[in-house]
Amino acid sequence: MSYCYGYKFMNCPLFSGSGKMQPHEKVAVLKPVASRPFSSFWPFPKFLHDFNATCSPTITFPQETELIRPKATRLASLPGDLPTQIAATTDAGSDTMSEEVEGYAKHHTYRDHATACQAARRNGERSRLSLDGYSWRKYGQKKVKGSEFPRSYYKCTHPSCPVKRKVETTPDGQVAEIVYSGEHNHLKPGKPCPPRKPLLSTSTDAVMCDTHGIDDMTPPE
DNA sequence: GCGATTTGACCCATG
DNA sequence: CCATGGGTCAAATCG
Repeated sequence: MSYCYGYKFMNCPLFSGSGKMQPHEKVAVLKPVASRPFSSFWPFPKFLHDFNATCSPTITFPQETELIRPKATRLASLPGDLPTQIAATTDAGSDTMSEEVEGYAKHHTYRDHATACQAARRNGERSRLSLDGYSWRKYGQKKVKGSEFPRSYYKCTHPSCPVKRKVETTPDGQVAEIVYSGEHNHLKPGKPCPPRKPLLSTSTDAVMCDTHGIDDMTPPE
């Protein structure tokens, strides 16, 4: 499975609709391309290794989505809880996040994930952090024309932080597309990033770190 | 009681 | 001006 990372701006096709973003806003796009192995429950362990290596803030688990369900019957075990478990692990300073994730991929089901997450919550671990290290609150979901998947809208929960992200997910919980907009005006709530690789590196890692536009992308005051 | 999520309604940009 | 569609709001609901 391959992903592409980078900036997209106001004139990109993704915003051919009624984009309310400011033209200067940078948009980071994380999108699976070409083949998408839907049959794989957890398709990108390497992705997570990359994350561990680069502390990329742009990664979100494919399970970071909500199930379509009746309004009155909330499910206790949701894939949407999964990233919080992983994030909690990261936030706790674990250096073995990837191993844990791969372990889950090999041996656990959605319900197992959610159960573990709930246990993590009970243990008082941070619950709203995504793999990108920031905390997000969902504020909307729409079925977008031209897209076969519903799009979810998230805001960074940090006070006064303008960053939003849109996540399109497949029915089986895979991420079809993630679009970040704006720049965080605060540091990640999780552990600090290790020293970044040079921006001009040919690897995607550098782009990934740069993509999200955190501290080192914020113009000096 | 609090905070997060859901989801229909609303706003607004675009053609 | 109107229709359409994307983005956001906010009440209801849940954990």
